[in-house]
Amino acid sequence: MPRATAAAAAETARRLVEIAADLFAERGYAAVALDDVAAAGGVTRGAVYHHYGSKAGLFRAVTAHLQQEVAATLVTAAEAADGPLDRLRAGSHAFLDAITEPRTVRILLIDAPAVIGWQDWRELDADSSAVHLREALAEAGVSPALLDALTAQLSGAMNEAALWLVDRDGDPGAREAAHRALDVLLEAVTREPGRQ
Amino acid sequence: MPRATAAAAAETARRLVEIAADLFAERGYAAVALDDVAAAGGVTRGAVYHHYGSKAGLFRAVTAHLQQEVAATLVTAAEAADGPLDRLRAGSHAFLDAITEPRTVRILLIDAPAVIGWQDWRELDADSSAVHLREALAEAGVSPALLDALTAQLSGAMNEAALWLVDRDGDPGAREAAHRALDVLLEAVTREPGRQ
DNA sequence: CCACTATACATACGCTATGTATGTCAGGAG
DNA sequence: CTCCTGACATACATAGCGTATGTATAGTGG
Repeated sequence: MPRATAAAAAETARRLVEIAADLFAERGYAAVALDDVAAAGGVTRGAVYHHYGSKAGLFRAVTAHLQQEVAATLVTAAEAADGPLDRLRAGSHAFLDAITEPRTVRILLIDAPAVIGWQDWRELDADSSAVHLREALAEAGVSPALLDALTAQLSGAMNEAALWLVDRDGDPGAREAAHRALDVLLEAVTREPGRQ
Repeated sequence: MPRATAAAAAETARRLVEIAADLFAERGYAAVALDDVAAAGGVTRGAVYHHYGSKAGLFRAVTAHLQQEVAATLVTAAEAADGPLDRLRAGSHAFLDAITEPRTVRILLIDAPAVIGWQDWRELDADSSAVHLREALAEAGVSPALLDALTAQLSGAMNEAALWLVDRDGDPGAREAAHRALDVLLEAVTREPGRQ
């Protein structure tokens, strides 16, 4: 059945991303064949290549989609808090909770840097999540000289916390510990020597 | 030329790991064909499969090799310092410097989690580098409840710092900033509420 | 309303690279 | 000296990506 309406085409593209996200999360990027994605979507690989150009292109679309979901959650939580320090804390904890889904973690934190390259991944992350962390740190008074370095390191700490948590598979004690440990690191920021 | 002496065979295995490390670091895991590794080593793929069983097996050997190198540097530096806090700091900074080689970073921090799986990677890291961080944190007085979580998060912070640094490609100002930011986070540990 | 073009796929094909099965030759234990 | 096993080489099967090509319809200009 060739050529559907424009809306149907957009729906096909959207559906493929959704299906691909599930498969990539379950089996990992390398173990997923585009045939699987296409078949699950009721189309052939031709459709996938038409919409996304390559396997990596499809994965990139999945990555961007998930990043946006996480970022949206983060922003909502941060907006609810008031005061720079509280926004930093609320945003960080919300990020940790939002990204701690096995599906998201596997794709965003494990496969993405290898598949689309660390630099590109960093850029996507910087545009969606890390900007907010950077901004919150700046408003919390972190000195400009350390702003980028601290943003990167805290981002890395939270990402690793998410992986650590998923590995402990929903153990509530672990989640509690992760959040308290994160608080310890965030507390440090408020004591940074050069802060203003 | 079939069948060399046992020593020659061990040398072949060692050489393949060395060559593979270079190629994986340059092009990334996916873009390296075993034919390239074998050819550069003066053997055929048969030799690679004989010694390492699979492409992932070879990569795993490379990973373990590099981990050990980093760990050795780390331990040497930590032993030179005295006092728990100083050992923590010395070890952490040494780790950051040791792992900040483009070759090491690409393999250990970007490809390894995706190729050999995060759990296996974590285990390798825990056995080589993270143990020492955990031990140093414990001696620095971190409460047992937060020990594992803080180890993971600080480890993640340092890994991301390394990626961030390599991306800035040897900019001395960036290196300085990374180390100072790391000090800020390490300082936090000494103020952890439950510490003893 | 009608030709026409670009879109949204499907189909067919080539190529690369992994893994495996099989062959081969020499070192070393007995 | 013999035999077996280790250290490879060679040959083959197969999966999966990408690309080239085909095709029918949805939109669009006249």
